[in-house]
Amino acid sequence: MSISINDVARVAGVSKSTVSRVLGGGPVSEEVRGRVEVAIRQTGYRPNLQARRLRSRHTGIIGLIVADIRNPFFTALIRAVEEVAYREGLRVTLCNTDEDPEREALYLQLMHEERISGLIFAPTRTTVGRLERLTLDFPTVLVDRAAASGSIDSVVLDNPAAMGALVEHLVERGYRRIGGLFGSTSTTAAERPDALVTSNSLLLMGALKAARSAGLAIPGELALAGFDNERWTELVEPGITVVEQPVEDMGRAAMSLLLERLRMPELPVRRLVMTGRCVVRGSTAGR
Amino acid sequence: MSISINDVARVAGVSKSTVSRVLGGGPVSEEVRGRVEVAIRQTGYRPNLQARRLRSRHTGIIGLIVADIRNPFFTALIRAVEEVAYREGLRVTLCNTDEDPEREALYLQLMHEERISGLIFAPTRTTVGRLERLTLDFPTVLVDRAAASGSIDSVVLDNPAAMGALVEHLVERGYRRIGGLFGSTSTTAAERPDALVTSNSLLLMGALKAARSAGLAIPGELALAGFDNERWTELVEPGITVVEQPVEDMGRAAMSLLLERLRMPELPVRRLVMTGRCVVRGSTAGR
DNA sequence: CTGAAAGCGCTTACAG
DNA sequence: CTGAAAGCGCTTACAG
Repeated sequence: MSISINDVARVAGVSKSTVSRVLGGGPVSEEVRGRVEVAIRQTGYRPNLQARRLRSRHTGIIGLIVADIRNPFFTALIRAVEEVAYREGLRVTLCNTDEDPEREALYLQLMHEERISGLIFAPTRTTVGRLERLTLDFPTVLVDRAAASGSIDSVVLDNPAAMGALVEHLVERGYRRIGGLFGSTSTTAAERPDALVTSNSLLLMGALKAARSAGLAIPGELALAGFDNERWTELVEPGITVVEQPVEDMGRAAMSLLLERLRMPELPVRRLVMTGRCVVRGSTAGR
Repeated sequence: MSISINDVARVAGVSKSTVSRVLGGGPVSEEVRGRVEVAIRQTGYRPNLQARRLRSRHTGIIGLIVADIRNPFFTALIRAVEEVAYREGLRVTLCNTDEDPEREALYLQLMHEERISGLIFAPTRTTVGRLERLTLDFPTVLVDRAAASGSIDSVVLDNPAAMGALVEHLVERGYRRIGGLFGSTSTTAAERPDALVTSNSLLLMGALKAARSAGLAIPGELALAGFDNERWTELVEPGITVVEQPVEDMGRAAMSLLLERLRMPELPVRRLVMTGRCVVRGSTAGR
């Protein structure tokens, strides 16, 4: 059916061990190497990765589990991770949990069944509190969401600092009742705030839309601020004040931590904390 | 090292063939099935997918190659494909070519090395013209981009119709010099158009930004219209006229075509053409 | 219904 | 530098 290493061996007149060696860059005489390479081209041989992974006992697959693929933050993260993996000759298998802990649990199972070499993991909000109780069967780097006292490598934004800066800015501009929108756990429902802070750009957009249809003047009746400097935040009127996260850096850093961990399993646990950048726009100009 | 089917067999006091049968839902007596299931739980056994795939000669992996992961259209597509795959017990391996034909070629190679069961493929602009010359070693469904006279299953939007509707609408509103922005091949550079149509939401956003910094009044001096009803298009001032594509439907349809093809390889080539919906907003209100 | 044997396509010691 | 042998963890005919 499919062309195997045996076919190449036969055509080249060598053993399959030798073919395997030229494929893997082992010690082979120039003359033999040439013959094998010709045979590979002639036969159109492509290695079967399943077989290679089974035998060599490492898959070179990086698992990437994100909590919401519609969130541009995660899209950018995926892109950065994929970029690095591509350069390193690693494959990445992507899973989107959509904030569903059950799907997440299933995907973690699957990652084990795939025998992935390592995992980059943005857990659901539910899971982030019970990370310590999780048994991960492979080197893992948490990203974006990670409890403070962790035993797992992580790269996160200094969220308290960023939130603090945002709130401080709002107070300075005269806002006093500041509400928060953080996914499922919003703290603001009945509180009639005069300023709203959201934890991602999807919520920010939702808040803007709601404020508009409620006929609230921004920033006069309601200030708006949030996370992620998406391009639309500067195209709407007024522009929205946001914290910009170095997402791509975070993705690359996560891959670096993971690759180091793979090479040196005994490394101490590392936690990379990045800082956001406040971009002040009209949406928080004052009452 | 890792727990294998042999360990389970030993604990349950049966052969590994029998363990394999309970795993695969083969004919096994209730009593034996029970013993094996207990053994699986005791040992914490998880099958090794690489081995299973190698032996069974089908991987159950769906390749998904997209041209630009930053484009929300593709994000939505990924999400829909992943959703269906998840339900069907299939894995999806995602590749982002970033419109680079070289990366694309490499990824197609890799897909073959992975021995994927099928591919959902949104080719780069460069490749879309030479699709016929490509040798795909697996059932493939083209999506979003596909030449008209294809020998490969595809699901596309009726682009000519959508573009036509957009242009007709613009003409009706009094615009006469209509330019197009279609990725690398824009046709409008030196033409000083009074209306601009773009082929995706990323270009649309770029055009809006450029128009603003050039100080052009929309829709008075320049009309703007494009593809994909992203939420920001109704939040900017004026709202942007767009064609809404049924992206998620397209993703699900692509998976359906692929699954059918896997089950019935001899099916004739099918081409699914979807229609867009024009959403008229202020950006094309007239001169 | 159950087990022993063969084999998927590779890599990796082990000899020479 | 090269080859023969063993084996990664499974599934799948083949007997019984």
